[in-house]
Amino acid sequence: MSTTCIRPYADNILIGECKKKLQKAISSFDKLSQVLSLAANDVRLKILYLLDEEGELCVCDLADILEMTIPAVSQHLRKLKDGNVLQTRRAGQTIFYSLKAEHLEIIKPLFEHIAIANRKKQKA
Amino acid sequence: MSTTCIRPYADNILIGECKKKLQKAISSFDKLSQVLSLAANDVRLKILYLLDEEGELCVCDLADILEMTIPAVSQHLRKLKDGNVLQTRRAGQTIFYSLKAEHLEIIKPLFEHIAIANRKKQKA
DNA sequence: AGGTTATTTAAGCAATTGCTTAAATAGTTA
DNA sequence: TAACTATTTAAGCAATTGCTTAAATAACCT
Repeated sequence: MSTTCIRPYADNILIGECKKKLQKAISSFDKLSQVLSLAANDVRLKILYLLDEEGELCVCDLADILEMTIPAVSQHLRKLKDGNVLQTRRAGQTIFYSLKAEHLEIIKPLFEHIAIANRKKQKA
Repeated sequence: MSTTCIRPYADNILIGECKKKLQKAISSFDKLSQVLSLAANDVRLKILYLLDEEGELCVCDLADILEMTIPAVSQHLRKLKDGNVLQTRRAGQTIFYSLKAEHLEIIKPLFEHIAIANRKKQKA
């Protein structure tokens, strides 16, 4: 597919091995990039962080905290729920969102970066 | 901004504290979501993984491995370089890309998930 | 049942993404 | 200098994203 480069010394063995490595982990890449693309949004990252801190929150709370429209927040929550990152609990007419176990091993370590930065900030 | 919800018992103290927490870490969210949005793409995630494995690769190699057009790969590399995730080294007319230290503490742990999945696969 | 509240869903739209093809740079070699 | 190679850049376009507003669900209360 590379169209232009005609290197006489292209290391075909290396290229073959790299292809194999990718192939071997193909489902990991799928899963990772899917979860990361959910976390790779300022609003959603904040939502995840808040849920990690507080346990559970409803759309109303999040909309107030983030100073955003309820539908806007709701749509982010939907994506996170569809991606199996969040789960819901209904209590009367309010619906509480919380982190789901399924992808927690990917999500959790991200907050560590925030915690570290916070600690550094405290010192300074 | 929440427009509709008029909860009499909205926990304004909680909401205020959450706002503060976000404010405190605002630059962390910026940085994190920026780096994550670079990694949250199947192609770019593979590029990062390959560079972690191989040390450095040129556009040609990557295009061959990923079975993609050179300009397509080049544009991904540009984004990663602009985001300070990659650096370049010129050797004649070929340009080698490699991981840059700056955001490595965010990028590196991601590969651990792939390594773990690989190990599990091996066992099974 | 009828009104109120919490939330979701849908339609519309501007902005961004990621590819394609073609042209421009830049270094190498004869 | 001219031809060649490796790479980047640019223009164009379809697909996706994330918001807005308005309407639809769903549970509660009287």
